[in-house]
Amino acid sequence: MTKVSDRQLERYPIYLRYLLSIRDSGCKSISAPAIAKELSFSQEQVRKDLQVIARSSGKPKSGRDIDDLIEDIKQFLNYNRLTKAAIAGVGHLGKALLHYRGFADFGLEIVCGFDVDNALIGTQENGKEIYSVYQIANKVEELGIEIAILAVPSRSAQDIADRFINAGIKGIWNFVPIHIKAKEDVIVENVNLASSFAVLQHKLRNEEL
Amino acid sequence: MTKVSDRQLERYPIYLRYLLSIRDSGCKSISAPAIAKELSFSQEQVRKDLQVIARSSGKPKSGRDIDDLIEDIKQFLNYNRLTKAAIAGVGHLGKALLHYRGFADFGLEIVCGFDVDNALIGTQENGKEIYSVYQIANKVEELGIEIAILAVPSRSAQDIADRFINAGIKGIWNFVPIHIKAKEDVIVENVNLASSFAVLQHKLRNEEL
DNA sequence: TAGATTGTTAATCGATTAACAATC
DNA sequence: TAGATTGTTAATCGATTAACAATC
Repeated sequence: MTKVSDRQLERYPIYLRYLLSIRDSGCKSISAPAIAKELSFSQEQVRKDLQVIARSSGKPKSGRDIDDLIEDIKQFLNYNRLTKAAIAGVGHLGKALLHYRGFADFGLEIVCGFDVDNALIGTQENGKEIYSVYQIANKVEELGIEIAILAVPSRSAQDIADRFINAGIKGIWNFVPIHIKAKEDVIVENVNLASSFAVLQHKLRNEEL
Repeated sequence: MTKVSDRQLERYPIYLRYLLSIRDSGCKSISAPAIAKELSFSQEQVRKDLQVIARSSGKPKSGRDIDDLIEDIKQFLNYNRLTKAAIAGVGHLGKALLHYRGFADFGLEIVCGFDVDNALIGTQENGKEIYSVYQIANKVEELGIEIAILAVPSRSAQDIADRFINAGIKGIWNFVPIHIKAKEDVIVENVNLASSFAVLQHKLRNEEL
């Protein structure tokens, strides 16, 4: 299969979201240049991105079939398969993630939460049970959790990550601004607000020049 | 000044966080290869990144002074200057952002929130007043808000963004999975969970091959 | 001194952009 | 047919990696 870069991967959910919205408006087909214009990408990039994942080919003049495209992107992104995940750290961010409805769209099911706080353990958040971090090993196995979503304080992040790694987790979605060390067969993907903000701030300050 | 890519910019907060943690442990200086090993970057990349922002030069054998490096990165990232921001959309995510303590570290001050819900308007969250979205124009001016942090439902994201843009906002930090259209002098930086998850999921599924 | 690390220049790698013939 | 859009190949651009002399 053609290799797909991370940056390219990041664009597919954006295409998908846009295609779904125009399908709702009754559109049947769309061209790469039209998508490019709407999403502020280059038309060449859109063309190339879509070619990689599309099974049917586009038609000159009219473009591509929207239904086909949506199905192909979903297939490519594994949205049709359900992946089970757990939230570690039920603070403000953890709670927000436990309530986030968008996850269902991309085949991610949050099955439970973990915390160290006795006041939280045994309670539910959005219908999801909160367990003690000491139960991580048991619950990962019992519930078939594949992904750990880290939203704990920085100081305990590596420790909690290790518990999941030892429990046989496959991937860690890390919202903590710390570099998590893991065996190479455990995938770690970071969401770092400081990094994102650094880009925004830098552009803001340099535009002023 | 040397041009710095987005990817490179994203790494500086990671360096900074690590340097702060080892300074706490009493370290005085550190070498590029040591940082690289700890953060899983290549040593060449770390060396080059640090050269771009460092004012003093490193010393062969011992490396660079940690205090200097920390100060230089903070300076480069504008962490010493306070930037005022407001949260639009006080749902679960908006509340989490209103409570997030880390922002202060990078010079970001959340001054207030905006929502459409009358039950929220006039209340406070973490000591920050929640105003009606109809007050955006007034409050942006009155409070000197430079950045709008979008955490509203997708369907209203562009509308709310437009209100901030018309109010003269400089940047939008967009947590909504929608492409926001803005004048080119308004900087838009996206935090897209679906994109981040797509990368994780893809690596997860391809590792299994 | 010897060795680790620096700064800097060159080589490689990969992604994006441009070009263009093919086609509905 | 004419024109827009496709698929594909080549050119450009930029970032990362490698190489190496200088130096504490």
